[in-house]
Amino acid sequence: MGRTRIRDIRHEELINATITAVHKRGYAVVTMAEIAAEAGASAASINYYFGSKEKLMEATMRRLLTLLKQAMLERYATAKTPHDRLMAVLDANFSDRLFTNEQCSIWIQFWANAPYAESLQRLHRINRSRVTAHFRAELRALVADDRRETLREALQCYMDGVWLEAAQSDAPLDPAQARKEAREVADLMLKSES
Amino acid sequence: MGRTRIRDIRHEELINATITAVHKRGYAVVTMAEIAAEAGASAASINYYFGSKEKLMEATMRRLLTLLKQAMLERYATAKTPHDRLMAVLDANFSDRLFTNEQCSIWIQFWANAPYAESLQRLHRINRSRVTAHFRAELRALVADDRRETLREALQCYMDGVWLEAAQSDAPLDPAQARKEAREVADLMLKSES
DNA sequence: GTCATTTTTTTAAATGACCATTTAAAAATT
DNA sequence: AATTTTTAAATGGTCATTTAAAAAAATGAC
Repeated sequence: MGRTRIRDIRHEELINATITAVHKRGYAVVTMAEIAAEAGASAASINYYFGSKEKLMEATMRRLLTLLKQAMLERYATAKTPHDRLMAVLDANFSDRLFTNEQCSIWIQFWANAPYAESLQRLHRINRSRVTAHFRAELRALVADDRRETLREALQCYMDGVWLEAAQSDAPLDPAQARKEAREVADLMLKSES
Repeated sequence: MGRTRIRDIRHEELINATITAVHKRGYAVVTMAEIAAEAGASAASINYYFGSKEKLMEATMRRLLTLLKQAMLERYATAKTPHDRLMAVLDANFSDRLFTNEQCSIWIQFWANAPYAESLQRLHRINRSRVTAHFRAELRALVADDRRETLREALQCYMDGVWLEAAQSDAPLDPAQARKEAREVADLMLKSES
């Protein structure tokens, strides 16, 4: 038997509702009732499934991290060269699935609140370390030792900065365009090496 | 005569207290009472001087923008070449006065909440436009037309990303080091031009 | 300079909302 | 009948803002 399927369904529904509600109202002011309404449920049911508002937020952030990890692994599977794999990291960050107004918005808000919530901070650090490690690994074959860290940090901060800017825009984002620009930036930086 | 000096003094004290309190507790949860305590005053006096919590936050953000503007103008005064002026913009962003844990922290939080408060959004857009304009003006003499916008966006997003990362760190920041790295990144990008 | 008066500044306490979480019971499912 | 899921309503607390009064500072006539 499938075990309690209902539990998984509600988890998914409520996390999606959280993403939408936080995007609409802001992390600072969104209420349990608003999130519940977004999912067509009651505030009490959120506590039934997640225990507390904080745990719901943690689960939501974990979901976002999982999506990013998946997007990265998908693209890694087909990438052959270090250059391809570097681009895979960039493409993953700006994939159609992730680079949306809703997700950029909520991502920045979790980010801003990470220093004040142990659980969010932990997740944020894990994620950043993973991206850093990927960049370092691929740049090893592409860039001389003395420039590698400068280039890595530049690229990583650039990606973060693009998300930050995207979170401010209310016009729909264009992931394909973002990928193109990211590649241009990366190639611009790599070119000064060869 | 100096007009009501007391008013100016309290404004300054309360804005400084806001910066400290928001850094310590987080924009999402900081209370009027906490901010007041930080300034050795009462919550009621904040409303006496600012009218509301929202207006206090707006005034605080406006103060941060003024500091950035000043830092930029100071450095512009002595810069002679386009390259010097480009570096002046970078140095201003990472000046000793601005690139501190407290200010990076509060800056990111205002940023994250800008989409949900008309007044913050306005200020944020004005600031971003100003930085964009400066970058464009100086890059005109340094970079070919077809690459200029890519380079500008890369640099600007890089700066934002560095602030974002800095806001997560609890170790004291090193503005001099940040300036050095920013210059390296900028030169790396410019080098691929010549 | 001093003292009464007016104005400005300050805050303790009251007010009125709002909200996360719990509880207890109902509804749905097994 | 037993178990799981759902929610209306109760609970307990927090907080921004207002109010009313006190304290402090400024004013100005003597």
